Amino acid sequence: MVTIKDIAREADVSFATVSYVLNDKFKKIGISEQLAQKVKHVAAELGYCRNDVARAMVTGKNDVIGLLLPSTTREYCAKIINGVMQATAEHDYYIKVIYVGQDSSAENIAGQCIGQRVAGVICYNLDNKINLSQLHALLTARKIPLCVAASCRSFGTGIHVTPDDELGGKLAFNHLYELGHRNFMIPLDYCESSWARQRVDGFRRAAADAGVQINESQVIRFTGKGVFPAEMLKNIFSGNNRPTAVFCLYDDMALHLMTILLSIGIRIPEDVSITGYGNMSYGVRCVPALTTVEEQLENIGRQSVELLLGEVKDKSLNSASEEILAVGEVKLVVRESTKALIK
Amino acid sequence: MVTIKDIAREADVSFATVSYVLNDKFKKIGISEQLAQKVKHVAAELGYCRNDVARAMVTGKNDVIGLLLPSTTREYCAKIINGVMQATAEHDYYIKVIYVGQDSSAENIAGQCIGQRVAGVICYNLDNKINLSQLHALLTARKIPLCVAASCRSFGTGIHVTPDDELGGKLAFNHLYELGHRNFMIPLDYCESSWARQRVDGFRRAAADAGVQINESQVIRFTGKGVFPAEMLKNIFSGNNRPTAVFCLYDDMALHLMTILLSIGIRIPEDVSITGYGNMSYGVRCVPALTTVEEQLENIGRQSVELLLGEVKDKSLNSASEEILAVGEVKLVVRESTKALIK
DNA sequence: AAGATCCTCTGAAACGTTTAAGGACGGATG
DNA sequence: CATCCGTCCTTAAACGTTTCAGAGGATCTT
Repeated sequence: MVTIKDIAREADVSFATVSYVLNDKFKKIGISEQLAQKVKHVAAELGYCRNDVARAMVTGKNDVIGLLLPSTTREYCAKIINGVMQATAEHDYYIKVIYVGQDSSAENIAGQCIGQRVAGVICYNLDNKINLSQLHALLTARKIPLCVAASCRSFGTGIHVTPDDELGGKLAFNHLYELGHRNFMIPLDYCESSWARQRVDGFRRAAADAGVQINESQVIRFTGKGVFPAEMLKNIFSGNNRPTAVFCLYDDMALHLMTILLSIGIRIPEDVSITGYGNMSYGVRCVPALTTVEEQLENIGRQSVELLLGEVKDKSLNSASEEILAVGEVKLVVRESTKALIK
Repeated sequence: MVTIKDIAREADVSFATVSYVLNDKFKKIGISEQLAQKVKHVAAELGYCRNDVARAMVTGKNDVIGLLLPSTTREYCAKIINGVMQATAEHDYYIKVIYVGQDSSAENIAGQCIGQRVAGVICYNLDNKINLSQLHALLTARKIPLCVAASCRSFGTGIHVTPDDELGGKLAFNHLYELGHRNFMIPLDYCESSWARQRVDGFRRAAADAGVQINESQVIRFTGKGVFPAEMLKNIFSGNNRPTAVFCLYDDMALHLMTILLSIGIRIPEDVSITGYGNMSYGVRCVPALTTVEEQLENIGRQSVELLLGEVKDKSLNSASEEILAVGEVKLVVRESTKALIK
């Protein structure tokens, strides 16, 4: 592997000169344009490629951020990664992926981050895997900032970028309300996580603001592992006071419901409007295409990187003691599964 | 940051001793158990964490593989990443993600890989982004092996791990055939890529083997950007010689078709069986749950890592001149969208 | 003409490790 | 008593870079 010393020998200069030239600091140092050109030419001829590892060691700065990931194969993970990846690339940083498996502990993971000398750490979807506040403490002790991406939970310090689940619920309600809907159904399946609650809260709050009553009979709880009983749905939608719009807490649920309703002869959106949440890619492919709330996870990934690198460059490490909170934007994607109510 | 020199001072030994102890090579060198314990104790007390960057520089080996990714937010990308991530972690390697954007060239990407001193490179979904055979040449010139994951194309050298699309097509056919289906429909939408062709080929070959004729009228070509005209489908499925089973080339297409058919009153699987391809996660949530072909992209990711690290450790770099080809296993996932034909 | 100043480049230390080679000591051997 | 051989640890070079401090020569100043 060709080094700057090889270039120095070939160009008959000191290797310090080569370093200055190759880092475009030669004007500052006072190296002549002529010599710089010569060095550059030799470097190109020899096919030189800077050793970033050596550079990282001597400068003590590694332009790498650690991305902590659990095992996941879902689309939203790809979205986060994509956002993080693009933003880091724009800053000429790299991502080093650190896998958080079943037997990973906060100490273990922190050790890996420190050992790899990452400039900062972003973690995603780790709420139940490791103790994040302990991780945060271990990392900040070494001046490594941590950003928790796309989690609703917080632990008082560090950088958090959370999706605005409540606003998402509001957007969904407002959309349906403007279409004339007043009679809603909110199916809740087995997973009552905090994001689900926030989405429902947003929906209900917007309803209250609009003067619409959402009573408990409209919040349908299913216990059967996310599988809706077709019979029950038949009853609900054949009744007199049947809902005209359904707010699903995630797209998979909307898809599930939609296919059941279609198969029992209920038309969408003519008989009932359905909204999803998450804007999964299949939403454009199902018929009718799904109206949904877009979390913009890619943006959350981007924001995480921006905030993190802000802390990296700032060096005062505010996030060690205080909390830096950013809320990701959310937007409604209107497609064909919702329709104005015709009385 | 505490270094081995700090430990050496504290423990009153040379820093070479510390290095030997911390790398568990002290028996070989002849350092007493007693001293080793002392050193380890001091190291733990000081909270020492090895500087992997420095180590990589001096040893000249960086336990990192470069993962080249384009911008993508799809589920299959998450699957690949997950497989690669877990396998690399098992080998105590790390992934460094290198983003391949619109304006990336093979030279540029190769330069980044070389600069970062990655031990090997895996790329995914880059067929149309950069010149892979050029990239392969540039990397192997520096003794860095390249593995192309989950691409059907090949360029004669290097490591390739491809999904067995033809077998997938066969599995789908055999499943439908065993259920008694003889009258098929194969919708082809706008994307006629090589994997699509291979899946169809596999299906047709299996049909031929079974003595079933698939004539051109059964291969329906849609030109409208993947949107099926409901009227056309109505005609097809109301006809006398209507298909009893549909082989969709990917799950999104199956979902699309399924929702259209449901909405025009065709029952699945009673009236028609549908198979997808890819085993996207929503397949379990739509009703009926989708019978599909699982590509096992995670395994392809794993295999890519295994083969790549084989080359890394081998050092003879066979893949520079010859081709190492692995075919990912494929399996059928039978759910509710397919059903035995009742005459 | 001597010193100051500028311009252009170089010497060398430093980063934190790994590891080959060697040194000191004590005991066994001839 | 000199030699040899283990045992246990240390010395020092090396990896490829960055960057501070300074050197040599030319030009300017007074």
